[in-house]
Amino acid sequence: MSQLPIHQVAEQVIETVVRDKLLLLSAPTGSGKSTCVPGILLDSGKIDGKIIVIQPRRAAAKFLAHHTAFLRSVKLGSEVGYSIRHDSKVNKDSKIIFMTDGLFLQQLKSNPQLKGIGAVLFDEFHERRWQMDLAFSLCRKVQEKQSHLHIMLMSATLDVDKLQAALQCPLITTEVRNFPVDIDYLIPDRQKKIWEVAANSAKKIMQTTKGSLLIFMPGKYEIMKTVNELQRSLKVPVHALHGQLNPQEQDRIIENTGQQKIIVSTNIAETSLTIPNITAVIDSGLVRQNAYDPQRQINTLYTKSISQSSAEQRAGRAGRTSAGQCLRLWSKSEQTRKMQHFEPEILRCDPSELLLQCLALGFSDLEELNLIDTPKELDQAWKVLELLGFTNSQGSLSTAGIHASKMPCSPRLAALLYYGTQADQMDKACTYAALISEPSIILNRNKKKLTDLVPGKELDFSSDLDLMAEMLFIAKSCKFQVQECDKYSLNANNCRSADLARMQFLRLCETMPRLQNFNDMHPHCCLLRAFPDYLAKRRDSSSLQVSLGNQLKGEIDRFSSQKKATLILATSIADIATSLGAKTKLSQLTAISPELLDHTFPGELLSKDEVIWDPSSKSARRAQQSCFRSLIIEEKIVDCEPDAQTEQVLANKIIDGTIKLNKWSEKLDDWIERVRKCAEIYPDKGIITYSPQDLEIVYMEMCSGLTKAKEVRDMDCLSYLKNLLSWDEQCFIEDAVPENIDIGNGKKLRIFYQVGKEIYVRAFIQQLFDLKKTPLIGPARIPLTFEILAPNHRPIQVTKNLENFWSGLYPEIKPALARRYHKHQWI
DNA sequence: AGGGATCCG
Repeated sequence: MSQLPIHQVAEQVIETVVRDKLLLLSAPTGSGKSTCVPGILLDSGKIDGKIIVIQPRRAAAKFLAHHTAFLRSVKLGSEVGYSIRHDSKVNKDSKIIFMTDGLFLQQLKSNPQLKGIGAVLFDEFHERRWQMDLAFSLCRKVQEKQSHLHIMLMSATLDVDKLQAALQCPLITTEVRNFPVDIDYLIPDRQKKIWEVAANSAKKIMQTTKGSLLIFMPGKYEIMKTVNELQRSLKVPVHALHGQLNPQEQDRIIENTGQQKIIVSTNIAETSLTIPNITAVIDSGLVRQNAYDPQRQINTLYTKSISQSSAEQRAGRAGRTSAGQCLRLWSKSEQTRKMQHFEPEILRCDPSELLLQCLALGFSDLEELNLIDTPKELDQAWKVLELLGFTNSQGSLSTAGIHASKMPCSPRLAALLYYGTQADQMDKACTYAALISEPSIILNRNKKKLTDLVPGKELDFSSDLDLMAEMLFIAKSCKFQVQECDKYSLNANNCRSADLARMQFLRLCETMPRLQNFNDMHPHCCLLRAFPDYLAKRRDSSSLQVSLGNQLKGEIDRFSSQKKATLILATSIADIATSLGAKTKLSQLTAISPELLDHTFPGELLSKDEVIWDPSSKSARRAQQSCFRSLIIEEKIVDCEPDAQTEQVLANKIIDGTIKLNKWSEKLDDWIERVRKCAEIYPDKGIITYSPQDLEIVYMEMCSGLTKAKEVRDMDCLSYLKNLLSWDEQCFIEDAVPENIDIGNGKKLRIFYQVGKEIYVRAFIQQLFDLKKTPLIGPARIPLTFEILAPNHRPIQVTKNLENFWSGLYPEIKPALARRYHKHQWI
């Protein structure tokens, strides 16, 4: 391949980027954009200063630097270099520097005008990581003042339309694709699991395809299932590939042995890793992705459908070395419904780190930065910074915030480092921060409890982190040798990176000024200061259930060493979406005593004493609570004397239906309707209407002197209802809206009252023979409405005028009625 | 029963 596709547009790229200073370059994988464009720019001689190529991943930055140096026949670290965390190969004359986005952001803070830099190339910009978006916006700010800076946004799957619209800049596209890939769709049988479908298809594909097969699955679990299915029925070597494997293990799996194989992988093979000799891809169409819940400040891991551009990338993996095929486990119609691109990462993640960095850069209003996408709901991010003591009343960074913002980690871990340093707990704080920020140092956690891993069980650890710190020490003392680490179930690589982070944190903390004098008695205090809202209380001793503040619930890690503690601080909380709904999981646990909590946050451990409804005894009882902010730490429920509070609690339970009143009858409802009707007819009398507020007063009076539901249940409700009215009012009501009407010969009829309707009675015609005139009700002399029924209960007439009825309609219909109901008496 | 892959003087 002498002429890469990118070389065909080289002239155009140089011309455009020199003229417009900003260029979108959309070029497919394998076009050579990452390795060739920097050199093309350098060789043009039109860029004044270093060319920085920003990468989202360290491994990619390092690899591309190597490859670029090789292509240009220079020694790595001279003209071409790289700079990533813990590792760099550059000198002052380096012209092309590959760098990770995080590191570039850090350097921007000390070189805000980008002196000496002529071009910044953002690779894999489509991922829309917040670090890249922020760095890009800052570069644009630099361009406003200085004209020498050139910016390029590069990717295979740029959301071109949106970016071009937002940025108003030129776009260059190289359309070539390496080799054609045939795409088929298969709608999975609903009865079958996705791994069964994938494995069945794999068997067929392996009979025809020449090279290796790559299967995309969302996670480790599905990968394991797929591998099992395949190994049962195929002789071809099958490998699982995911990010938790060591780089060495990953390399061994990827390595081209010249032999056919099947690799079942997570999304890691979509962009991060390139596997040679893939001629077929099976795509489950699924990916696991985090979504941040700003209200609870918790990440949730979802299994989602991939985007169209993601599907295209995955399929493209089959066409790198020859023509290939791709089987998509979804329908063609679903393909058209899929979203074109994923939502930008900057909108999916916890924005508190972005906010902290913006504040450190002097932007308190994110609007000023003109970010392509600005995260919504920043209120919670402000609250996190406030919680950590990083902001002051003017909405800018406090001293603590300024120092914390320089730490290469999340705001919470920066708080851990800052407060740890201030409290003379630097060493422990750095170790904790390293263990929390880096991937788990423990290997194969599937079956073993954390306590069983560390030798010397007599040691009493009150924190998983202390236990892990001890294991990290063991790993270090055996120089991170894989075989030795294996014996302790330790991941040597992760131990090494945790140790590197630890040492970096130590170096940074040593230069941090001591400004505050905390007298923290224990290293766990600084954990509390960094994660005060991650404190949880066990709900019982037998289950893993815990309560967090703000009424949240969760479940602690069953492999934790801290399963006996009642008060627990978690330094990792995440929601896991399951088929049964989301579960909040707490891990990396530390036991916290109330004394330690009180010592760390003096005066915040408050006693509360209030009357509550106790469902188990069905009574109002007194809850004596000890609370830390919104978390109940201790709760004792005791019997109590009746008072105004018990009345209120019981009344509320009557209102919500928990306590049923046995003597609440139809008669009571009738009484209430009569009183309401009376209030309607005589509004100037000021009679109550038994509004919800009136009823609440009735209930409270009923509950006076009581605490138990069973005492309340059999209360004589009617007398309490009546007692809300004065004696005079009661007499007036009896007269104004009588319960019954006398219809002669000592017989009575019930009167029905309804607010907004006529007052009426319902009667058989025979009952009314003695009633010649319409009775008038109460002082207002309201005529009664009669619903007159035939013997068969069917209404004959509804009237307010009985006289008219007897003289008018009755004589007309009487003969017919008398014939039909001849056994009845007729007058 | 079930935890992706990343980054930071």
